[in-house]
Amino acid sequence: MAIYTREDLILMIKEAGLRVTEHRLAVLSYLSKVKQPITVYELVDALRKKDNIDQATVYRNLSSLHEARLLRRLDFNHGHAHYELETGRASHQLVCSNCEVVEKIEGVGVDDIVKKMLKKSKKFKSINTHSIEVYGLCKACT
Amino acid sequence: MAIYTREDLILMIKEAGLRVTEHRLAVLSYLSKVKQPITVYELVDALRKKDNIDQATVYRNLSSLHEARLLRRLDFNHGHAHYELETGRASHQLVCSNCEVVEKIEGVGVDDIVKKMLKKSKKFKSINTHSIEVYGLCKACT
DNA sequence: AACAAAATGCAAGTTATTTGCAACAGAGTA
DNA sequence: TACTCTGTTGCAAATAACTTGCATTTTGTT
Repeated sequence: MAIYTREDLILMIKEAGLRVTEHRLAVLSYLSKVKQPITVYELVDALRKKDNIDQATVYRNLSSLHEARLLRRLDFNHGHAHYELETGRASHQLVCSNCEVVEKIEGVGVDDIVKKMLKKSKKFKSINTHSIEVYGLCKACT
Repeated sequence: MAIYTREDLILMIKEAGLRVTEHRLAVLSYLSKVKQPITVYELVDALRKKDNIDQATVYRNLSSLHEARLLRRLDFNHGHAHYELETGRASHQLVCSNCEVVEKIEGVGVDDIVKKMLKKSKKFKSINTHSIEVYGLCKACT
C-alpha cells in the first residue's frame, strides 16, 4: 500500500492530462488514504465537511479520474458504486451477499487467467484492468 | 449451454422454496434462453409485450430468484444491472470501457484462485459464486 | 495581466429500482 | 372441491444514485 505525497498526486493528475484543482486533489488524496474501496456517499460526506465540496463536483471528479484511469470503479451489488485508486495491483474482493461487508484480498496473481481470457476473445485485443468479486456469506451472517 | 424444459424450471423454482407462478416462470425461462447476461430493461420490454408483466413484478422476481441463487447479478459499470442464470459454470466477461459491448468468455478455470482468496480471508469461510470483469476497449472502439 | 477552456455550486432533472396497498392466485388442508 | 393463509401482482407514487444546465470562478497558457 504505497503512500503518495501531495506532489505525487499532482503529478499523477497532470500526467493524466487533467487540470490540478484543489477539489480534484482532495478526491484523489482521500482515496489514496483508504484501505478499502469506498462509496461515493462516504467520499461526499467527508469532503463536504472538510473542504466544502459539492456532490456534483465529487461525481464529476470521480468520473474524470476514472476515465483517466487513475481510479477503479467497483460494484458489489449494493446499489451504488465503490471507488479505489487504480494501482498496478489488481482488485479482488470477497463480498457478503447479505450485509455490506467487503474484504479486499491481495497477493493472488491472476495474470495468466486474464491472458487466457484475452486469447479466447474475438472482440478484444487488449485490456486495461479487471476486478474479481467473490460472493458468499461473511462469518457474521452465516 | 444446457437447455431447460418448462418442467426443469418449475422444479428449480420449487426446490428454491418459491411459488411457481407464470410470471416467475416467464422470467426464468427468458433468462434460460439468452446467451449473454441481459439488462432488466430488455427483460421488462420483452415480457411486457409477450406476457403483459409489470416492471415491478420483473424486478421482484429477479430479486427473489437472485436471492434463491437461481440468478447471478452482474454489473459492468453501465449504470444498470445485468442478469444471467446461475449455472455451475462461473461468469467471466470482457467489458468495453467505452461502449456497451460485453463478451462472455467460457472455459477458463479459476477455482484455485477462488480457493486461494478464501484461504487468505479472515471474514469469510465459504463462498457461493463469483464474477470476473475484465475491462478494455473492444476492437470497434480502439 | 488577459484569455479561453475547464471546473464549480446550486438547484433541478433523469434513470434505475423500490414500495404501499388493494386485488388476486398458488399450495396445503379439511 | 372449498377454505384459508400467505405469497404475488399491478398500478401509481416514492426513493436513491447519479447527471445536467447555467451563471460564476479557476486554471494553465500566452
